[in-house]
Amino acid sequence: MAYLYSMQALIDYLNQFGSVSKANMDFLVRHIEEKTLKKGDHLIDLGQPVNSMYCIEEGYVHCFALNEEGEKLTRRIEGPISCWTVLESFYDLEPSPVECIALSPVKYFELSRKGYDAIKAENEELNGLISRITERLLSEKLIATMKYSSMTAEERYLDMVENQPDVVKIVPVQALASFLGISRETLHRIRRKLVTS
Amino acid sequence: MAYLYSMQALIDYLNQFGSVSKANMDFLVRHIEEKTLKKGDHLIDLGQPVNSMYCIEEGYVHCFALNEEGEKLTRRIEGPISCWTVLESFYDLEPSPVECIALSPVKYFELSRKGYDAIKAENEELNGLISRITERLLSEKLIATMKYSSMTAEERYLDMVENQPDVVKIVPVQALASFLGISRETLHRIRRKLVTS
DNA sequence: GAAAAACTGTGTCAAATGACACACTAACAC
DNA sequence: GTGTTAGTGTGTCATTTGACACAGTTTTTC
Repeated sequence: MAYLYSMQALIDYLNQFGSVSKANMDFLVRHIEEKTLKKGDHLIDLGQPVNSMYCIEEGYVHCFALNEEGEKLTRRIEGPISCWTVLESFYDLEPSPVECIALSPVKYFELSRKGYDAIKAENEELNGLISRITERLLSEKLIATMKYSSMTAEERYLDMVENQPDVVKIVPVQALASFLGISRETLHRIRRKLVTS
Repeated sequence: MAYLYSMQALIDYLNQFGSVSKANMDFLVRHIEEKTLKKGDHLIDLGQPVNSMYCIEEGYVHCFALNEEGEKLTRRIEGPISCWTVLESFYDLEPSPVECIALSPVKYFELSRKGYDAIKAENEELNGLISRITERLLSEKLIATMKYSSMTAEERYLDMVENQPDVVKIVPVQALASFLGISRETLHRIRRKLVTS
């Protein structure tokens, strides 16, 4: 069984977390769907339960909540290549507190909860792989989030320019400012200062 | 085999995450040590690798990094009853970026990395229990951290008054302010405003 | 391609914050 | 106890930030 080129990229990504037999990888991959979004398409709707995990292959999605005034509060910006979901909805079966919309054309992989459960139940090797992936992704995300929360907005912006330059280029200034926890005017001041210095 | 009363509390806590056989729980408990700290004692030293997980039974510990000026930047305040460790050090075997000191007399449980590995390797039921605990604690902490990072300092303070009143009472104002990401003067202004309103 | 909508750049101003200063109190060591 | 150190309450002031306003630009829609 040969894979599409793109599926092979996903397999390489998953193998980082510990290799598994070809048969097990085939079993896993059979539960994953490859899908696309056009710019502006909704990946996750507000208030709907999130029953899948995602892995973006190309493009970016913008996840945000809405405050009382209807302004978008950016919660996350996801791009290639990492696995993620809306934790509080996926784990606790609650309605999603956020809406996720494609900022550009997007290619992504989707693993439904049913597939996720089937893989974990299939055998020990797959269950171990899924556990390792979950633990690693959760701990990395937690470390990154805690690190970010102890930085100023300017430091966080510089970190993004350094480590995620594509995100800074593609994401609207308003969404980026909201992600950094500051107003768009303040982000503008930071950028102006950096340009002139 | 009967347990000390305090050990029984830990077992009850662990059983929340899915029950296991008596034999397995005995095996697990044999790897856990109960220890104490006096006020001011160091639980974790700056720059040392963290090779244990902890579960505070009584009292509070203050975990902080130091900035260039030598000021304490509070990273976490841990009290009863939850399991935790310094993730970035425990998982990646790196020197601890934080120092942890008892704010009061403390009783706690300690599970060394050796014990942790032995429990995971012992059998399927114990491995599954540890995985479930790890995933749940990581995801809850991540959800809480992300929720906190989208709140103002005042909202975070009110949340603590509501949900962790003991922490607010016991922890020095400076440490609390640092934990909330504001100066002690600003925390004082918030408190003054709340008292008079 | 014209109109509408969304987004961006920038100035002004009021509010919030941090830095500093200093008096006061509590905790600790001897 | 007494002196020393760490921590707290509070006022002043300069800086930073967010809110608002509005003109210019880009993107979308029909």
